[in-house]
Amino acid sequence: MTFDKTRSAGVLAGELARLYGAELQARLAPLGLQPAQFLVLSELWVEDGQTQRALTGRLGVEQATMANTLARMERDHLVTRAPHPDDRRSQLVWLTDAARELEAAAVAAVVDVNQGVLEGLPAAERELFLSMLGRVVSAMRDPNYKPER
Amino acid sequence: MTFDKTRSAGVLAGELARLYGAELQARLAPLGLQPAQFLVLSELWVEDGQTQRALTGRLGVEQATMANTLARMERDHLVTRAPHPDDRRSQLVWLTDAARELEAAAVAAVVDVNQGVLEGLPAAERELFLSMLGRVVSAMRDPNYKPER
DNA sequence: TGTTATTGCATAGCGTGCTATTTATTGCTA
DNA sequence: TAGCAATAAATAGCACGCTATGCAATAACA
Repeated sequence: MTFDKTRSAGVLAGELARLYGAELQARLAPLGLQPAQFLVLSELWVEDGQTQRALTGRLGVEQATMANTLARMERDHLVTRAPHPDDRRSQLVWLTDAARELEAAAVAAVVDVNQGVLEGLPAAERELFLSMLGRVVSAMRDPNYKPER
Repeated sequence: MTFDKTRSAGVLAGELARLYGAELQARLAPLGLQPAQFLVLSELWVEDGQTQRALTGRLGVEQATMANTLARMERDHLVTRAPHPDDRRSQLVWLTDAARELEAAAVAAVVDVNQGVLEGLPAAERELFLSMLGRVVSAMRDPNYKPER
């Protein structure tokens, strides 16, 4: 029984995620954004004034992760949090003007980095690659996914 | 200009890496191993008594990352560090007996998890998927890789 | 209505990646 | 050989993922 990390989908995905993250960080840094902050913003640009709970669900991270990310975003003046009108447990997350103004530049940078990733493949294979990634991820997300013991 | 995270190779790779990591952690926990520790062990099982520098190079992480991982592994009695005979700056990392005994079970678990990942694809596509991941990663690692501005 | 369960969020603590800095040793070279 | 550069490793500090806990507010139910 051997283990070859160059033929491990998990290890390779981890590598890719690290390389992507580094590239993204480099491209977002001039805008004062971190990668995880961009993802939150990408939801708020679509709909502002969401609860932390909603953002947690949309991005598929744990509640504590989102709480920490939002705390950093508040620290960095990207969002503000205001009390929920109907539920005093909850708060609504609102974009600052600064964050609203970053949309075009940030999206352009991230789209660019993603195109860069696909340049490692011939154009004819790129759609298939995205489709495979998507299928593997949804299979693993599926509650029927058996952690094959 | 829009951003669709379900069609982003980087985001999808990150998702896959997270799901893989969670699965791996669950399967390695009974053995008392963390995912990153497994990767270090997988090098030491091939050749024991390596320098930290060598391990850093083989796994492609930064020196500080390896130093911290090795510190946790020493804490967990997986490795010991002994002075390098010819260079007092350096130390050699040796497996403990406990770590040596974990090889078969750990490799079996990790191979299993990796097979599980590929089960999200029809058998005929699995090789292609691994090949694509490998090509994308090596393209990004390539020093000629242009951070496409 | 009063008790209990659920929900929304914050906090603590950890693993693993990163950069930047510091310390010690080794090696080169003027 | 004295001094400077390069190398090995540790450490500090951060981002961002996780689990586990705790607290306050709301909802449900007996």
